[in-house]
Amino acid sequence: MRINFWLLDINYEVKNHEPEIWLWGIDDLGRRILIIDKGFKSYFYAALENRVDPKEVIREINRGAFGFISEIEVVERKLMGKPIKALQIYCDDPELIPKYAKDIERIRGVKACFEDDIRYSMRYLIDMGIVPCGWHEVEVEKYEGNERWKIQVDEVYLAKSTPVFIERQDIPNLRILGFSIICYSREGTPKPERNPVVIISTVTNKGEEKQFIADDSKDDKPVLKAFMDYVKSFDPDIIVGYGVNKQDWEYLRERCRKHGFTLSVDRAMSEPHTSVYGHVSITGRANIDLYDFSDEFPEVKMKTLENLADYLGIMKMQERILIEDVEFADHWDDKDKRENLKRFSMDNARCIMGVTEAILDFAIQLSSLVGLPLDHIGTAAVGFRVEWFLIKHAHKRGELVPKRVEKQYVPYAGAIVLKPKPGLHENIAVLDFTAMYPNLMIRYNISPDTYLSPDDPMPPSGAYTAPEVGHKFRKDPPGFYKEVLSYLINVRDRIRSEMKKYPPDSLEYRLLNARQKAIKVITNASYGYAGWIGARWYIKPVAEAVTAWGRQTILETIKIAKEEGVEVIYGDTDSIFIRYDPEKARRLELKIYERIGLEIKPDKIYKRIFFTEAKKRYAGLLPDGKLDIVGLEVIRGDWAPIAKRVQENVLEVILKENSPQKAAEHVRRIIEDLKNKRIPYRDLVIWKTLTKPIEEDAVKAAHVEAAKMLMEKGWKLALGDKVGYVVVVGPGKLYEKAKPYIFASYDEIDVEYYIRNQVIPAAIRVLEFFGITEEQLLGRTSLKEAPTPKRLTDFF
DNA sequence: GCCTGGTCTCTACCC
DNA sequence: ACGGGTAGAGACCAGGCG
Repeated sequence: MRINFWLLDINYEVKNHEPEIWLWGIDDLGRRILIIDKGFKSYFYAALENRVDPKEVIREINRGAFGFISEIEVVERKLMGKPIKALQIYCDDPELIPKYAKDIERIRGVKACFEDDIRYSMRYLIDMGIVPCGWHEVEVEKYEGNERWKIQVDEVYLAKSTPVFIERQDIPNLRILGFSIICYSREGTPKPERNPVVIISTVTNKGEEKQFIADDSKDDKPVLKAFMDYVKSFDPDIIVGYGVNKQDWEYLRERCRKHGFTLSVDRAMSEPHTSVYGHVSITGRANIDLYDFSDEFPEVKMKTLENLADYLGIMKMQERILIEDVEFADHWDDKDKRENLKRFSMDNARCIMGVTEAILDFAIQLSSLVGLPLDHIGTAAVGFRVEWFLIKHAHKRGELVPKRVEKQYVPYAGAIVLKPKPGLHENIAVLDFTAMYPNLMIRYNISPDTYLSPDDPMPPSGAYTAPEVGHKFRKDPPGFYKEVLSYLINVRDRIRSEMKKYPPDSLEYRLLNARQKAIKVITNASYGYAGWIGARWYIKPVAEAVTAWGRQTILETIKIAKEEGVEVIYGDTDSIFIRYDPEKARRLELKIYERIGLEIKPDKIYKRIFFTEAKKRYAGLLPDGKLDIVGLEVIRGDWAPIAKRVQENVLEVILKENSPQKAAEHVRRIIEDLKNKRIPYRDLVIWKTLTKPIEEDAVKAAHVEAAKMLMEKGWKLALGDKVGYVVVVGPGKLYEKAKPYIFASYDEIDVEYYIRNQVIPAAIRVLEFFGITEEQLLGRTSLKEAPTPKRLTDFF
């Protein structure tokens, strides 16, 4: 019988050296199914030396101890664009491949082995053209194996044909379960060997909310059991949480083990287990950790669930009762406060479902575009997402996947940033090259397989030579990157015009929008990938040539602007900020396109914009009255909120009302409030990331000292965690005055520090350009005696 | 012993 | 575990100062 199914999850098993692919999916009728495919044979390549008789090598292999090699074929492939003869060696047991490859590499006549490091399940997806989160058609028969009983699906099938991808955009009606846990600990970070899980809150996308709560004894055995039963009965396709890959799943698993049973929440009677890229795999379902997608929202500095939910408009901070980790135990022990804790936990689960709605479409599209299963796609770093996308395409064009080899890091020159003209400017437009680096790669055919090393002969069709660095790239045929990037850019353009046919709130629009976003992410990451030392296709001259052509492009652009009589105020990498004159700008765009062959387009237009003397820091007023603040303290996560707020207000008053006096008065008021301790405590907390193992720092730093204090009290901190501290009164260096904010009290606060090192620097950064002095902000000098602006005399 | 200026370290940003 | 370019705070250190 033939069925259609949407692929949710994939895993494989090897029994007695016989592999089975398990495809977990949802069919046309909405039934949850498992399709077992026993027909796929894995393989790897042995690239041969020139002038070697393949038969000789095959004979040698056959003489060796490679019992599970079933077939060897002589094939023509390419390696970095160069034709190569290779043996395609099929192996019954995929798990023996790495070992076989290592041994065969030692045989004379074999240059190197390739693709022995591709996992069996990925090999299957790529070779069969199967797409995670995509629809497929397959011939099947019912499977009657005796392990059938322990698999929680509506039907188990045996594949009688290769599944074939079908172009179909719809997504089945998925069951999604979100959950959030609260653990009880009085000794810092909860540890599963001693601290119970007192609350588990769940929400489904069908609107059902539940809580599993321990009684006063805090025994979590019934909590865990009830949660497991509930998961089984709801039978979700997708399970979501926040931070679950690194915390919750392991915690739950350990608690269950402690009670003498296994955490069973999957569709095949196995425990959740950590797998590739650190994702936790729950067989038959897609486990998604929303935290893995928090990087998609760079505006959110502190990647907490409540911040993300607030930013996305799911649940505003004001609507929430926020309870810190340190307070959990106190809240639990107090019967009245416990209600708040329950509410807090429930809200967490609701936020999780809200965030899921915001990112799931994107995750699904990214998964199907890249080819990594839905539960891997989030945990895979950007470089690996690009790489899997490339691997998929390499297979299509007969290009062998290079091995990952360790290379030496040698830095290279990047982009050009212009010095801004400081001060206020009116009516400034930003012209941006669209996808500059990807388009340069297309334009000059920059790619690992088109690169001509200095001793390569010049091909008949000629080569492009990069400015400054002199790297050469053959003009023909189109390179790997050019092909892939042209495809991505074309598809995205098509999708974006298709989107116009639908209303923005329609299902179709949402889907297409998520698709084009996924394409954009991969396209934009391609240059970074090319320059990444860990990339399989890393060739330094490729990345170096891209930036060299980028520099030439922007310099040429500035030259053309000058010729056209357009004043350039600033520019960074692929943009120029110009005094706006619609006609001149239009002419400029055309001329740039004619001369350079790349498209530049107006992006933002500022009614007014302010630059300091520093690069990468400015603030502009947009036509809709919104402020666009770039690089300044306002948008940095490592300044006290009070300083950020003051600076934001200063910028707003300056840009909207052009009144330095008024801005300064506000700063003075805030300083007064600080002195009188009228500023909320939370606005004084400074957050910084731990980027090195504690004790390894070359210099003492405030946040590291605060981290040490936290750890002494039992709080576990990992690399990449943010530490919140306040500065308290006392002698010595700053790092001697820093204290974790959860341990300090308001009366200890060093108000003077916040005035001198937070509020004033943030405010004066802007106000000094308008003749305001520190003395004036401190109230020592009257605001009326405004001296001439120090820095601007040169320009006005 | 203390101030000063220069350098280094660390973090977070821009594109 | 995607790139380089950049700002700014604070730690650290050498040299000058008598």
